[in-house]
Amino acid sequence: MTDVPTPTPKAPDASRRSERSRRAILDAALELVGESGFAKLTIEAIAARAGVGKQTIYRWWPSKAAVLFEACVPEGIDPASIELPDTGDIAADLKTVLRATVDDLNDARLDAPTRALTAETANDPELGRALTEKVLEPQLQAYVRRLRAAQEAGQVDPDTDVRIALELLVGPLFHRWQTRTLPLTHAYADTVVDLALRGMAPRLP
Amino acid sequence: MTDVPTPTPKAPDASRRSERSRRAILDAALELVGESGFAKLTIEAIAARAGVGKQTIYRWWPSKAAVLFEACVPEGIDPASIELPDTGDIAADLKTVLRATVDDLNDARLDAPTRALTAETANDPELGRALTEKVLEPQLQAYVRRLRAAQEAGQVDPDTDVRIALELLVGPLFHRWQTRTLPLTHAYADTVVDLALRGMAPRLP
DNA sequence: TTGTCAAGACGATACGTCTCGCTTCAGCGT
DNA sequence: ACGCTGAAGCGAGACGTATCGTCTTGACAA
Repeated sequence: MTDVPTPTPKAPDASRRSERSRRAILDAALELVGESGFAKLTIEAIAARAGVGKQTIYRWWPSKAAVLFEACVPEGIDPASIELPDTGDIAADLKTVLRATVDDLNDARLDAPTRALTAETANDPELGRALTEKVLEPQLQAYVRRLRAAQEAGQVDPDTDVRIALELLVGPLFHRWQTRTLPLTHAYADTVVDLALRGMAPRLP
Repeated sequence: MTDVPTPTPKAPDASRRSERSRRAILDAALELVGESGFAKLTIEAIAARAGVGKQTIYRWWPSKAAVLFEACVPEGIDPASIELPDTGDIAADLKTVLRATVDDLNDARLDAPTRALTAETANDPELGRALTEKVLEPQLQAYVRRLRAAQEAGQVDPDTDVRIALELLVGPLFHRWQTRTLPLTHAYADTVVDLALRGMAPRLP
């Protein structure tokens, strides 16, 4: 037996792929999900809007969620390049970041696709893993690094598990966004930071 | 014009409704979502499994999500009856409750329908509101009452916004469950309680 | 008599696959 | 250098299947 270069039966030649079609598909998907929501987002509609054959979509993406994922997440981002600000004041830095997160979550243009992708992870664990690995976890690791720095600066109790502490910060924001129970505001972000930071404050001697 | 009792064009006579069919439909929906997931859950499959005409489902429910919702949430629960334990030790009580929540979220039987309903709220805001109002908010209000009692007992800083403090408790659990980043354990619940409770501890002087 | 019920026919979509020519591009011989 | 040629992606859309939500029928119960 020879070591054929095609372990999988299907192996489209990526070098001959049309970048023009790829972009048209991604743009069409984003447009449609913004206009009519994820429910009205169909492969056929994307193909029609993009001026593209359906097969071109099925050839390169396993699902419409995967299309939307690629449309939302630019490929060339270096996970290690994500860095939280470090002015030396952990409270101020966290408020800056969480306020920006609040603004993103309130951005109408990002809302529909983000909600759609999040929802799809319930039915599509593979998508969930990709989303976590490529988007979520790199950001959480940036929190871990920033909190470690704060620990070394004596602003955070060295015994606290920063991986859990970070979830005290992002968990509440995510919860409000997901459940739409109460509005997401800068004031809310500030209060969350204050409460969480008091929880991991250095112990008194 | 007469004040007809039917503001909506469609007004099925609820008094003549078949309870037998209703139960069969709800049971079938729960069975199917457990067996094959929400993706394979179709109105036709529910009707077939329940031995019921499709029209009987369409007559009484607006969507399959509404069917699943009613199947999961028994009607006759009094929101005010939900009460957190109060042994006088707020830390112990919260750990008891959050550990139970962890167990619920890890329960395979509840996992599929709960994830499906949560996901559907992205496309169906009406369902989201119903879920929040009937299930989520009553539980959150129980947290509010328990935390208020802790404030009066001097175990929690009286200036803390307990509505936000509660989100420091449930937000992280919900976040881990939703993103599947790390396992949901009792130890995790305990650490979250400890951190959050330190954040709202009474000021020293 | 009236309205729900089970059963299923019906047209409308969207699915995912397949088949058409058309275009592009790498490899090759001349 | 030049052009032939086969392979692969491309736009377009036909095809059969599945599910949708509506509609019709006859049985049955209040």
